[in-house]
Amino acid sequence: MKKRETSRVTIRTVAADAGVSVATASKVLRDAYGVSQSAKDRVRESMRKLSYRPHAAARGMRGQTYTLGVLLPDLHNPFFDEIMNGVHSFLAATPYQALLGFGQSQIDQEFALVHNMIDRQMDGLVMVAPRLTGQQIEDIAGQVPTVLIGLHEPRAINYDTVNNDDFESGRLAVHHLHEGGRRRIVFFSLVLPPSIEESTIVVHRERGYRAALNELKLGRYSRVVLAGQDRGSIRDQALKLLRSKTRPEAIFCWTDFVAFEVMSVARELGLSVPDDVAIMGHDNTAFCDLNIASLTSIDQSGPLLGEHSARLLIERIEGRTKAEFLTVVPKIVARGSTKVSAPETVS
Amino acid sequence: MKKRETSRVTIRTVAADAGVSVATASKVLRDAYGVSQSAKDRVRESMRKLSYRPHAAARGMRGQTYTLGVLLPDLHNPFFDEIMNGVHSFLAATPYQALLGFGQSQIDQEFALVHNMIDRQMDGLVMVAPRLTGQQIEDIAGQVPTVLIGLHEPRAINYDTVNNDDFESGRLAVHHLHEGGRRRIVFFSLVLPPSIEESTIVVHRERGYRAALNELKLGRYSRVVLAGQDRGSIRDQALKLLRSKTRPEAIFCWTDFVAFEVMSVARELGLSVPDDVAIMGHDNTAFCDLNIASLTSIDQSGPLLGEHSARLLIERIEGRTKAEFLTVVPKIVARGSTKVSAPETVS
DNA sequence: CTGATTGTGGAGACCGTTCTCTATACAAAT
DNA sequence: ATTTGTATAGAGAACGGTCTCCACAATCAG
Repeated sequence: MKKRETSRVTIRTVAADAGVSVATASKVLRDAYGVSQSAKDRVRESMRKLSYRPHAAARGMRGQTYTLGVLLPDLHNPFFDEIMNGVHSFLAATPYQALLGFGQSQIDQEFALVHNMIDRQMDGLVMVAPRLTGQQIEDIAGQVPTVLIGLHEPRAINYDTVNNDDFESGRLAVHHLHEGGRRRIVFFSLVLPPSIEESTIVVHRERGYRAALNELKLGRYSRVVLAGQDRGSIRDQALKLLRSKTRPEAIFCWTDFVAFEVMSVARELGLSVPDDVAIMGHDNTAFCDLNIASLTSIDQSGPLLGEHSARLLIERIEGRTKAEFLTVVPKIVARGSTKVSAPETVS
Repeated sequence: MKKRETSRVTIRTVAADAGVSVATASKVLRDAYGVSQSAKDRVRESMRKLSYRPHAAARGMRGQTYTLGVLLPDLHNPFFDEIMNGVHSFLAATPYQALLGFGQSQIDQEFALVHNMIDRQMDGLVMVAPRLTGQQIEDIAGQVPTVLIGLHEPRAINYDTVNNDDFESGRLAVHHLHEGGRRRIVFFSLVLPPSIEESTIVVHRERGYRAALNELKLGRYSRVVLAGQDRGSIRDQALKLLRSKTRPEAIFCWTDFVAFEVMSVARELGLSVPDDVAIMGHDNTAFCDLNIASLTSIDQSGPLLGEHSARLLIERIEGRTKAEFLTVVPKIVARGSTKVSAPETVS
């Protein structure tokens, strides 16, 4: 390792300059109790003058690091951008900073990453749609304050969850499509390891989907298609589905980027969207609104999810132990991809 | 802060268990010189048995943290996903881990974030297309090993750069469009603070664009449009451009997501892409290949940029001081958005 | 006037590592 | 037998903070 030392400004330098003890300087730094206003002012002034920056690793040895870890599955679903905007905007008013890691949707990578965050003494963790099992998460939450986004675990005891009402999302989608006169509505879902299936957002959406079909006495039409996250597998399933004899009238995709792929496959097959097949996504990410896509989607307010989770995490770091489970309400944003053609005027 | 101590397994625990000194255990941990094979084996075994995890903050007090910081402008340009894939794949074979931060394309936020990374004793920094000035970057690079992606600073002395040949990108775009018979080709660029303009990728692309037009004796057609990163400003400029009397025959956008927006505006105006106006992007991100977009783009191989930067950074951490400047070669990926219609057969 | 309380400040142990330096054991060279 | 060299092991001082405790002065209650 290269040498680049120029005698760091430490808390001792500051204390000496302000004419107080190291302990007092530390108190000022942490906004702790037991310092007079005048001492506080002097120390603050010295810190500014010397452009002192606290050494995070040293703080981490005894106290907090004021760093939060955020675990994201990947960087290509634009919905995570929205969640992070919420997280950042909440943290702006706090002394905490977020650092992110990507688990590539793989259990082992997520596990390694989370443990690295713990090793780095992060004060708390936000995990977005992790693949880890409930047990693994409980273990982690036992070591560090934890909040989950996008995993339904209403029996969690050591961590909080923040979720969209995914059951309702499923219902909304079916009702919206049915209002347009469609009945053969497919749910295009995601394959997941069985270990976590029960808690995932997609399974909840599927339940809402099925429930709504039953409400409408359309249960016999229910059909769920499974694909991975990779383009190849999405395309394969979409092709199979759209070429089948019982081609659906509508496809509700678990997330927007899948919907875009399905829409593309439909076009390749010469089908018209929405006339031959209506398509819906979920998350209402930025691309939906583009004219070239015009994708009907369900908005689950990513920024809100982000803000809530940041808030809950900090509450937990500051001592709350009772688990909280927050839910936000989804709403339909209708666009061209599910529009009903104007009734043909017979001339 | 909540209490959740269960007497951590420290290097002392390990040393005691293996029957060696703390110093020896530390040597084993760092793969340092001066330990016999048998001692090494015993310590390793104890670490495994006790599932010991080194305390990163404590390591950071004296040695390395084996953590690298990556500064990204934002989370919504999918190109960054590709860069990070490269970074991750290179780091997988090393003891280093990457943590990310987002600067929201704002100088002050980037500055704060970078300093937080330094405070957290990150061993090195990768900055992707930062807004910081050359001077600020030199300062940072003086404190911590640094590699830049997407900023052309061939006179840097304290840091390395990894870049696409953006001049060549500009040339490629113009030549591709001209081969399709287009002459009024606009470059749709990004407004930037003047402080860094000189070094940015967009300015280099613009130079290539101008050079190619001159090579083709089309210099008089050169026209550059500037917009921000937000949808509103992109739409405004696109509308103005596409409604103008001298509507261009082709628009080369500095990055793909801008091209999608421009394409959408064109469609809204009832224009056909590519017949009325051809559109090109840059970065060849995943969406380009979708049928609904079919966007011609320029591939600059994000994973390669990521791998190179990770490699250079580690070399630097391990002692290299001479700056290196790497360049990758861009290539056109032609799709529907710039296709030339088949010559009409006169019947 | 005395004892209790409150507000302020500082001494010094401690956190879990790394790293320098010294000590020891043994082999090889003289 | 003595010296020199080499490989291994460990002692102990950092690193830059936090935090517990204690001391002291000023104020308050009785």
